[in-house]
Amino acid sequence: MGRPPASSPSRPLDRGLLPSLMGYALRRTQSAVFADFAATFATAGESLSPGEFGLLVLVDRNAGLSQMALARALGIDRSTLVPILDRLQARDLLVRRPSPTDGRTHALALTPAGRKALARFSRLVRTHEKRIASGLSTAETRTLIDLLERVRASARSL
Amino acid sequence: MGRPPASSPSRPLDRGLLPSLMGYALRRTQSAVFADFAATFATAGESLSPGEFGLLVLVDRNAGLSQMALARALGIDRSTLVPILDRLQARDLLVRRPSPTDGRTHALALTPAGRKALARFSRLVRTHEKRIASGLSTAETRTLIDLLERVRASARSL
DNA sequence: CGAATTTGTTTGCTCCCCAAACATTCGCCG
DNA sequence: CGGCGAATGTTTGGGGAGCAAACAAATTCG
Repeated sequence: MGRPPASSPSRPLDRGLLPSLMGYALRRTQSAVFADFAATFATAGESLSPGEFGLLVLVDRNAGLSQMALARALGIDRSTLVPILDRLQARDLLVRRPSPTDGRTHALALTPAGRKALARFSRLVRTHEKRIASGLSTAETRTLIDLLERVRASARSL
Repeated sequence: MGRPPASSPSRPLDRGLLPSLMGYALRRTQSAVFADFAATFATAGESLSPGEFGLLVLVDRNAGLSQMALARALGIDRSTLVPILDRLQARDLLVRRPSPTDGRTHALALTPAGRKALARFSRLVRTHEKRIASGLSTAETRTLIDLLERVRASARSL
């Protein structure tokens, strides 16, 4: 019964029920897509994470956003956001301005350099997206995004 | 032009091109699914990460595996694996036995307690998978996994 | 046998995430 | 209008995931 215990070099492993699990496929694909994202930027001499890109887009499209509002939109704690903004601000992509209306909050905004960089980043993201979707038709790509959103809606946050 | 600067509490943000990006949907869904996984286990009084579950399945199905082979299968560095195995071993789920044939490697195996725990964990994972797939037909679930695998194949690892 | 390679480990570094505590500021209510 | 509770940003402390480089022990190959 069964096979002799693994010994030959790099025989494909038995993954059991793993391949039938949606969560498993999700995790592996996410990891590969993340690596492709990083490689795309590294090749172009740029450095940015997917999360940072999303953050920059949000700030660009919602000028004057507060850190709390941004943290909520990103689904992370406000304390997690602090060092991320520190880094982006140190790279002169973004500024924390005092809000004119509320002394507690900061009004986040891209710097001119940040807007220029975001334009470059967006081109790289398009290249990256095109490659990871290269095995899919446009209809399949839409289907995939739609299915992912529906799965997200079914997952309980607590 | 445009809209007045964001001020009302929690007006839905402008996400720009983000919703059309596959990488964005992937990241958000992954995060929600991860949270659901953790919540499912926490509710049952168990504690395990998706990565740890995958690791346990792999060790269960491939007795005598070495750490290098396992790291390769998981797509992580061998040094990353060390503290993970330490933790699982401290919980008495898994053991590092000396390999009878190669003094450099460890033969990984589940403990009896590990096998019992994995059976419990597998039931919880099934519950979790059922919930996150509850908005999809079985055909759609298969389609989703298939599309994810094809995307993974298109992402370059470098 | 001796040199090169493999394996597991340690150390050091970066990043992401949360919880709790804190000072500042706002907003409400008496 | 004055005080008190709530919100905001920050700091600190903790944990986990990940990589690279260096190292000792063991194997393999010349």
